[in-house]
Amino acid sequence: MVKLKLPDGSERVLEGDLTGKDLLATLEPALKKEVICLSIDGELADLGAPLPAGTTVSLVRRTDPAALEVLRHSTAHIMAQAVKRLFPEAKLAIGPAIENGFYYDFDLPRPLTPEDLTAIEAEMKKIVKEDYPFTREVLTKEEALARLKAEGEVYKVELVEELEDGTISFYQQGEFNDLCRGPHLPSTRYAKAYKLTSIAGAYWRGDSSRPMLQRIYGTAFFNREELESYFKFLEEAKKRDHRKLGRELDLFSTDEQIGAGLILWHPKGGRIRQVIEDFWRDEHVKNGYELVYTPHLGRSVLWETSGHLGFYQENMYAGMEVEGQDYLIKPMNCPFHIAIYQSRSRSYRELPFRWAELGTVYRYERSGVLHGLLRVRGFTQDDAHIFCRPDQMPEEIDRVLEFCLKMLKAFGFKEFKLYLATRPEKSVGTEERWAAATEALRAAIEKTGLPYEVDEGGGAFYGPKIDLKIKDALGREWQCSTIQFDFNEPERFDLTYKGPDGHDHQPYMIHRALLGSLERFFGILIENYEGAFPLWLAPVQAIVLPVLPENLEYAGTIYDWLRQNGIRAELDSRNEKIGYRIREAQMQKIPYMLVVGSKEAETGQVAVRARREGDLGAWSREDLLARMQEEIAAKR
RNA sequence: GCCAGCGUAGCUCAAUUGGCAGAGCAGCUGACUUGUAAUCAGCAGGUUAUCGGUUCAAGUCCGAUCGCUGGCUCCA
Repeated sequence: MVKLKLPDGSERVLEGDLTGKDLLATLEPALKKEVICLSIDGELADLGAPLPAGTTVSLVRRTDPAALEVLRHSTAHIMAQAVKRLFPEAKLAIGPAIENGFYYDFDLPRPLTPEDLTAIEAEMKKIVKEDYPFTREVLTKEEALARLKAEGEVYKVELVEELEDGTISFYQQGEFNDLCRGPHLPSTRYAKAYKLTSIAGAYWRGDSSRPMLQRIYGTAFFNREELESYFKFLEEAKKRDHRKLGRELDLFSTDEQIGAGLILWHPKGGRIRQVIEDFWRDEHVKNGYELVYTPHLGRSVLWETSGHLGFYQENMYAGMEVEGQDYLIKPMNCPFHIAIYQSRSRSYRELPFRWAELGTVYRYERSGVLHGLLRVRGFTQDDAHIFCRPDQMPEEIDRVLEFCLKMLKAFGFKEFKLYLATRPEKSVGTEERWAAATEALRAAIEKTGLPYEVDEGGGAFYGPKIDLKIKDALGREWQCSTIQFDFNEPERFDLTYKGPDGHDHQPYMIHRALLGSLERFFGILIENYEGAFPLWLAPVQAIVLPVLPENLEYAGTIYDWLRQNGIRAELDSRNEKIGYRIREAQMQKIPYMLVVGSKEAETGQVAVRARREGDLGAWSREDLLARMQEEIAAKR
């Protein structure tokens, strides 16, 4: 007896020795067409799978996310079959479904070219048309190894050697056979909309000491429309690329002579940064932080004490010698904040300390990982360290998390996802401290009511942490904020405070960054807003456009008046047609264009054109200023 | 760092098989006197990323360096 759960919530009981195919036969045709595979007691299985008695079976339809994964995984197999046809000597590695598609890694006799992708796609089309069913067979470990060794599939052999006997399945479609857990599509015909997207190198098992394989990426959907809208999404993302917008809007640049991953903030980018920094400082002071400033270098003995020379050295720049002493450029701010703590003895009455700094750090990132503003070698963290007593710790965590959300919301982010990372195997700190800190983090997260995941063992060796991800206008996730406990440095620096009992106690130390780094956050903001910053952030908030040179004098009074009222205004007095100057201002994404001609000069008004709404007609300057100030205050 | 690709004027891109480095936009000069997304004309702009090599001849072929792009965890 098998229980079948239908999508509408109803259940049917089926008798006898059944497979998925028998079950399918009992369904109405419209539903039957939708089914891709099955879920037997929550485990995905092929449509042809036998149904053990006493199980509950549900249908996985095209619209289910699991179905898309199956489709992509099967498409990866179809691609591998095509590659094998074109390169019989190809060795197979792995080929899973991933977030936006799939890949398959191959060991090939020569590097692939983009033309090869076209040829592989053409071969895939044939395979789909030939409509091979995917059939499953289960082999013993011995049989599996014998088969793969005979085929020379060295990577698959390695995979099988790590598997347990009795769990080893192979899938066959046409002449192609591959080790695979499954499940798969009923047949190759189901793969209707796919595209190979790129070729990349990838180490076998991600290990740089192992062979470099060739990875082919692709994506697949159940229909053409979805495939096309995915490529539209990619185009949309390309339009928002902060590297492109950064150049077009004159926000930032890099320079070969200066070096990779080192950012030059141009005046317009600088204005935005200043607004962000001013807001950040004000909010920190309001929220009980004090601002500190620390140097860019410190003696190597500092980094020995902190432990960075042990666990972080590969990310630090080589030191320099000054008067016989070794100095290193800071990759983190924490040892300096600790030094402030240690500048005198501390009492339990003084705690907590919340010390914040926009601290510029330098980290050696491998050249291949650098990316615009998002991954750089020199950046400014919006860093802070909290030193507190154990009894204060839960409240401090609450406050940080609440503050963090408030800060991110001010920049227009509305969707958040939290990740709680717990104790890894190799770690320092007492069991009690880990448990108390992890509990405080969990409790703070739960108070927010936001969705979260627990990353078991994903914490740093020195403490548990919360990572917070934001969703941007395109639905992409970015990680900015992090809240981390540190049990390592208080120990290494022997941080203490005098307790009410007259004894020394170790404070809790919490690292936290809300925006992450100003560079990275700026990059995310550019992409989120597509360069069209809300008024409070816009580098140029208003541009005054005299219609004729004879209107220049009046335009100048408007311009001065705006600046005196704290508006970042510019005056475009160039001898160009008004349409031309409006076009330029529009392309520079300036929120307000103020057209002033003889009519306005007579009435003392301005003709307002808003970036998004267009021509708003004549406004008195007071009304305009009120509108702008309201918009700035609301951070819209 | 490794794999693959790329680097021509400020930007976007041309330049037959190796055979005189070009266009549009931006810039500058001048004319036009302009009312809500591009007025017209002229001028200037380059050691083809850098260094070396092959060749009668290199933007093009070879090597090195620098920089840029995509990828290198997501378990058959």
